[in-house]
Amino acid sequence: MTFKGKRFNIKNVTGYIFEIYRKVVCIVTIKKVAELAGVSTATVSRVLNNKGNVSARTKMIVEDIIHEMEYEPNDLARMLYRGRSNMIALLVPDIMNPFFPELARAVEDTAKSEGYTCILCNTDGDYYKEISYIKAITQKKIDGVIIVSNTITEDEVDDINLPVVMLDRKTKANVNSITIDNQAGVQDAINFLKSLGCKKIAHLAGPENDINAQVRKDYYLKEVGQEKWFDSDMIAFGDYDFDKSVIATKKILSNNSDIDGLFAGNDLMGFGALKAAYDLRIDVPKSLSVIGFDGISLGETVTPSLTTMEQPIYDMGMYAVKILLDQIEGEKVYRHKKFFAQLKKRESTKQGD
Amino acid sequence: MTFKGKRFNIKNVTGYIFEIYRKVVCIVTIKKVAELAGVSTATVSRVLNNKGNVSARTKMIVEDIIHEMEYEPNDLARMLYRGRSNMIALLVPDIMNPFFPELARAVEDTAKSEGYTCILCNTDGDYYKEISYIKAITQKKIDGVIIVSNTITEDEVDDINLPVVMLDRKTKANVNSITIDNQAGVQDAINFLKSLGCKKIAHLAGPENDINAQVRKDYYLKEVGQEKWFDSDMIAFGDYDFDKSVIATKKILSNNSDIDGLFAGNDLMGFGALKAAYDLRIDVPKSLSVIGFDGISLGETVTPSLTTMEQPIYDMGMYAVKILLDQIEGEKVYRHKKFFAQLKKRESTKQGD
DNA sequence: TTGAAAGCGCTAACAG
DNA sequence: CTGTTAGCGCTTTCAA
Repeated sequence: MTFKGKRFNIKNVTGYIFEIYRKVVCIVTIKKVAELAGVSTATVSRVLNNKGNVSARTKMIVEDIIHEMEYEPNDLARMLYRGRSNMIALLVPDIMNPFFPELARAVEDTAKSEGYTCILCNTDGDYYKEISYIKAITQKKIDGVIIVSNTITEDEVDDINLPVVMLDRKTKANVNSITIDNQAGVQDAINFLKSLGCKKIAHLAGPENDINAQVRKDYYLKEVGQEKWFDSDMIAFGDYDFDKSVIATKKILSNNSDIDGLFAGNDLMGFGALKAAYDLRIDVPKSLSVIGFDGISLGETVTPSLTTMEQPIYDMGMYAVKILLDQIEGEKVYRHKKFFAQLKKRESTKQGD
Repeated sequence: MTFKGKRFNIKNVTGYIFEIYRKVVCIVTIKKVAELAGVSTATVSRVLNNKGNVSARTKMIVEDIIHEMEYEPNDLARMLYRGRSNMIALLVPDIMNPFFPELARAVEDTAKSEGYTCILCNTDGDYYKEISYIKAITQKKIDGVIIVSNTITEDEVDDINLPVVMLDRKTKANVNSITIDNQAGVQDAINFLKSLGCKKIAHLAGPENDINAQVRKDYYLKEVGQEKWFDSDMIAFGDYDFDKSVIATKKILSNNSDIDGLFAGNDLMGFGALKAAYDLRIDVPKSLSVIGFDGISLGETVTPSLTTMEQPIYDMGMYAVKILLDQIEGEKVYRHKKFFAQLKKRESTKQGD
């Protein structure tokens, strides 16, 4: 027998009928499968979940129908029944900030490998967006959320009715957190510059309202505040912004031609510093050594490539998901994991030994 | 009356009791709200959705309870009833590729503003990951999907049972698509280099299995294939990868010292070309003009900043969502929108007039 | 081994 | 104006 140029045996014909049925009736539910298989929905469910006892014969029949009908269970119904969605959300200020794609990738990878789907939310560090996202997330019965935020208050975090991991931010003891050791990182950065022979080290700082930025600036101060050469002119504000960093660096370098080291509070500002030096025809690293903080992969592509204190971004994201899932699955203990940044020598600093 | 150091009036006490109730009973459902308000769930639902007739008095009572109990409707239940989730998915090869964060941002922004939530999926261009994501998406009753992919076949796209927009890829007439005009873009790039006086223009091409990469290479060939100076040595493969591009560019430049123009198939490869030139002490743009393709924002931060054919990435993402939502809401016509890349002059090409 | 039935939390006909 | 009821598609007792 042939039809539409295809050969059909009995089996094929059955398949074809099912196909028509599927296309016309459109939504194949467990009920329809059950009907066609001549069993109850309970049995189909048992086959579906490989749970409970089903005779080999029945199982085969059901599986056949499932296959023929290309039946796929409706996850919404399952979620509703279970009261869980197997989804987690990631709240970041802005995925366009080069720090976050790597984090997002880690989170998504890890989530997927554990059977979870990942929702991406850009908050712009805007308080109202954060709140509105958290509300939406709660209503959607998202199972947990990883938050990167400087704006959200501890009380608000406390109020969130689902498992939370705060990233890059110290929190109360009853909220999970993942942080980077800024103190050690900054010390290492400054000491490295000093070991290179830098005699006057400036700092390009992030926004005043950003906690990490403040902390890094403070540790910079702690390291160099006592030095004879130090004065408050040594600090410029790049606000985590490339353009602002270019301008700020130009200003500080023009006013202090003897600056021979620069520690940027993040890599993007480091890029700005490199650009400023280039524009001013200052040779990096010969006359000026620049070190950043973050370790974004683009640091390798700029010229000269940017030496930096590299955060284990991927690991941080991965670990955040791990902690979150543990909480979702019922773990009661809150965890606070601290990661360490590691010196990544590249071209923007003088070559030491 | 005071309790736990707080002052309470009758109203507060009620609130406090509700709070305890909420914390203990944990899940506040429409049923509980109805009970407490002394009405039926139907009425609560009507208040919730501002639909149907409810007396002002009843409405107030219900709203009060909702507020006191901090009741938030369970979206899963709503979704199940409606058969829709108000979520869309974005499938990209890898969010760490700097082209995609901007796209993701546009998609997420637009989706959010239309009341949709956005799911992020990294496929690595891997066929099986794509299929598995699409299956998961279908089961989750995600309403639609935007796909960036070179690997997925047309038949597979055809088989997807929900609205689809393909990005950066020509498709059958019955699938929505958003593309960039590669022909015009490449012509503009090459013509611009020629207008600068470049006499020998090389090309850094993307992977052989990437359609856009191939098309760009073909149009490059069309533009310069007839030139006396041209031979197949003028094409190097950077495979959309920074490191490979550095190596490939070094090789091609070493073998052909008279190359004075280079067209990279994307910006990341452009970065590689700049790095190669820097390492070889070739002055960009004086001895070599480099132009990329994409217009990623990082192009501004490298040194020298990269001239490029800028795609309206954000607009493309926005438009993709618009088309997708139209389809979701029942639009029957398939749309094929072509965008144009625009020359963005920066420092990596000689300054023309 | 299997089916009937209740229910996850919500919405919307349909009556009253 | 409001309540009753059925049902979205699935899972899981509880009986048979």
